[in-house]
Amino acid sequence: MIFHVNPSSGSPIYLQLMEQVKHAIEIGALLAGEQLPTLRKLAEELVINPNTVVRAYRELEHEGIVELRHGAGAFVSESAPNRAKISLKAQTVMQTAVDRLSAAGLNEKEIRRLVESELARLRAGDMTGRNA
Amino acid sequence: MIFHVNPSSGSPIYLQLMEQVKHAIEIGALLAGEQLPTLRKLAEELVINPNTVVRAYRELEHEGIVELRHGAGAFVSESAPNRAKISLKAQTVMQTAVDRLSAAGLNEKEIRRLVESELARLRAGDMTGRNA
DNA sequence: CGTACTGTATTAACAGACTAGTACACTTTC
DNA sequence: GAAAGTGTACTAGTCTGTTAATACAGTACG
Repeated sequence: MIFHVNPSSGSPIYLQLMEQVKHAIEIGALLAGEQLPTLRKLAEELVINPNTVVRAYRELEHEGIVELRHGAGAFVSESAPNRAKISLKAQTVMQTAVDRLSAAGLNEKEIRRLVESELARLRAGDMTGRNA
Repeated sequence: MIFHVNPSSGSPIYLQLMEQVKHAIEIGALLAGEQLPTLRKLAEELVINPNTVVRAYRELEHEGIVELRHGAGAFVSESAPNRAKISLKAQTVMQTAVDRLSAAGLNEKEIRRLVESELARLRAGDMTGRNA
């Protein structure tokens, strides 16, 4: 199981790592129940801080993809393949939207803004329309 | 022309203001060529810093929605209604995606991450698939 | 012209996200 | 039960985005 991240890629390292793990599960390189690399080992291999690996693992745990056992290690959750598949589908949904918007001439900033607007709308009551 | 913003809404004030202006143009409350409120006047009315209004106006100018004339004022661009309509359509695209993802159980963080992943993919070469 | 109004530019204060450093607590193995 | 290995918790530094404070430059109008 070889991971690789790019600290100067613009996107956060912990996020890149999360994607890598999900991808590995999707293609079957990581199986349910299997143990993941330990924090320090992976951190050393990627030449990053162990806390960055922790961040990735912890968020993956929150998504139900991995399971952290204190003192024992990090393991691929039993439901991981299913969740990873859902995650992949979600990715497709967003990819379609972003592609359409990008094709319409919107830049990164504008796309990010649209997302924030929609999230804010959800956070509020969500009245779908634009007439308060 | 009455605008209103909420400084503790979570989303940036200048962004809220941009939406308001676009909305006003979409519904015809602001017509092409019409003069917008001056920086200081609007800032005073909304009880925010003039620079925040500047930020909104300047970005709207970058999107071709408004036109800033040094010493004269801010005006609704001739192409504004058309651009505002495109902007509205883009909003619908993103709204659909976000709604679907939200319905699938994803929270704000996860949705934001998906966007960043997709933007990063665009920024790179965009190979659509997941197999580099 | 000159006054009062416009937008412009530069700098700083503040908050949040990301990463790093260091010490702690639990499991496994012998 | 002790040592080595695991994840956990807390703190601090750095960077970026947002807002604010203040001084500058152009335009309109008498």
